[in-house]
Amino acid sequence: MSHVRVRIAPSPTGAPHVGTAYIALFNKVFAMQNSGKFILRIEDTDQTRSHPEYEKNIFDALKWVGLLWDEGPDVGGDYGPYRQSERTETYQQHAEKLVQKGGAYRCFCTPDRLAKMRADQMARGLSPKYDGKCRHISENIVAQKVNNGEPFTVRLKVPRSGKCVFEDRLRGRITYNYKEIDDQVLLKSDGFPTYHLANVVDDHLMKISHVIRGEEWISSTPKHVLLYKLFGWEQPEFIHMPLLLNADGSKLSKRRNPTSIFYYRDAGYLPESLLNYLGLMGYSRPNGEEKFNMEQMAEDFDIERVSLGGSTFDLVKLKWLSGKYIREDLKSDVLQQRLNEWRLNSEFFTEIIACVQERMDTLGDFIPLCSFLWAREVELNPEDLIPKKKDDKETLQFLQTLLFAIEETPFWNAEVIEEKIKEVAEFFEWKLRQATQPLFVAISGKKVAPPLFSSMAFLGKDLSRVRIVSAIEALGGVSKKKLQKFQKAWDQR
RNA sequence: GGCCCUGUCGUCUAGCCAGGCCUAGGACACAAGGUUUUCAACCUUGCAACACGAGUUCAAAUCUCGUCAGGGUCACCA
Repeated sequence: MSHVRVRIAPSPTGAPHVGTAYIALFNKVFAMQNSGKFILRIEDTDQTRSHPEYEKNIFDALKWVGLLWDEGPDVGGDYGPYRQSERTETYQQHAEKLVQKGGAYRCFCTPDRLAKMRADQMARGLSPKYDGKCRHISENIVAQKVNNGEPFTVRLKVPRSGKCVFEDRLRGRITYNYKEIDDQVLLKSDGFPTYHLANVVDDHLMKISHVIRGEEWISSTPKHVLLYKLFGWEQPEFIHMPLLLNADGSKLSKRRNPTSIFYYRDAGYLPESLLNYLGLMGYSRPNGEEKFNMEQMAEDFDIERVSLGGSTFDLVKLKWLSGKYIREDLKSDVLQQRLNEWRLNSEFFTEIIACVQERMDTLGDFIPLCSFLWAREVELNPEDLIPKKKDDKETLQFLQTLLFAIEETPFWNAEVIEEKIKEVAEFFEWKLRQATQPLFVAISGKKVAPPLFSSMAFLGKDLSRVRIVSAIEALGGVSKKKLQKFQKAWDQR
């Protein structure tokens, strides 16, 4: 195998996901085993959702679990830039090339028309698909429209018949009929590429040899294969990993599970145990060992041993593994050091002490007052969550809406938290006091605690989110239908 | 709904490709016992699965087909 080059390509649009670390791990181990290179590429082509803060989070999260990359936006490499927003010209040139070759075409349809078309198709029981209106516009008209400054997208011209066949290393031959595949937008009207174009162009330019990614990409692989063909490029080997699942069997989601890597860091799981656990998902070492690090995994790694059913992400087993590492691998002085590095240090105490001081009578009050800040989880009494003159249903919606609100910003500090809570309180026409009560209890498990905003800031966004989710569960949880209803209400504020 | 992927204990998995060694092995969880000043840890034991139905074969968890079930995906998101 010559020059194995693999990559992970996360998009900086939210909290760094454990699924990213999972896929990164298998890529990394595959590279290690083949003395190849492991590349980090930032897919920030969605200008509305991407944020530099989230990019930094990806770096920090991957470093924390110990997944280091050979090439990337921060460390450089021979195939940069590694940030897609810095490569727009490349994509535009390639899109143009494709148009000239007849493999793609400019589309002038407005989002409005597309939405109507889709709604119409749905109403008639058809699956939504671009109708090909702009597929055959004459060159003159296209030139005219472009000259007039009409916004356009570039769409992939998918053959109307024939089959697309590709090999997946783990699943064998997969076949799709071209007629089932939509004329995907490759270049958006803002000039940025969609995933499909950017991904194929970059993988080729960066000489990626193996595409190891999640199973959810299988259905868009035909589009990628078509692109390789149209460009006349050799395609990489495709390896689709099984998905990480919620307990109900659906794709791992933050509504049902803590999915942010930072949650695991802040809740005090050992990074080596998280990485090890991820290695257990869909994989087993030939010797059956369950406790191993990346180097050991790479020693006898065999991609063919990956099992194909999705794996339920089981916090209970992860907790056991973390405990195993703490007990077996850390001498007490090292453990003390690890606790220090975590959040049991004077820097953090300094932040907190001023907040707690007013509530202390004796020094012995300090730890009991703020122990929740160093706890993986807190116990709470569901009744304490409900403010006076409100009921459980209102509280439920309030907490859920707050969850939506905090997702709207990539930042997390006392000011932002206060702002968001006030925003939601106003929306519900609740007094601030009523709004903070359920949060106090959700966050601390108690009615008496240091100031809420600082506490939440200190806890971190991910731990705070999970505690609010737990509080919602304690109140009976929210159905998918209700969730959508709540989201809609909030969005229309 | 169309298309695609998948289907071994509650959960993660071994075994499947090269059918017999499988009255299906390990781990988590759970239960019982042991050890221990308590708890945890640790040790021992137990509980528990080849989705279903046909076919091929002397023999099928393993090969073939069908059924069912679950998931993924159908955006100017990745």
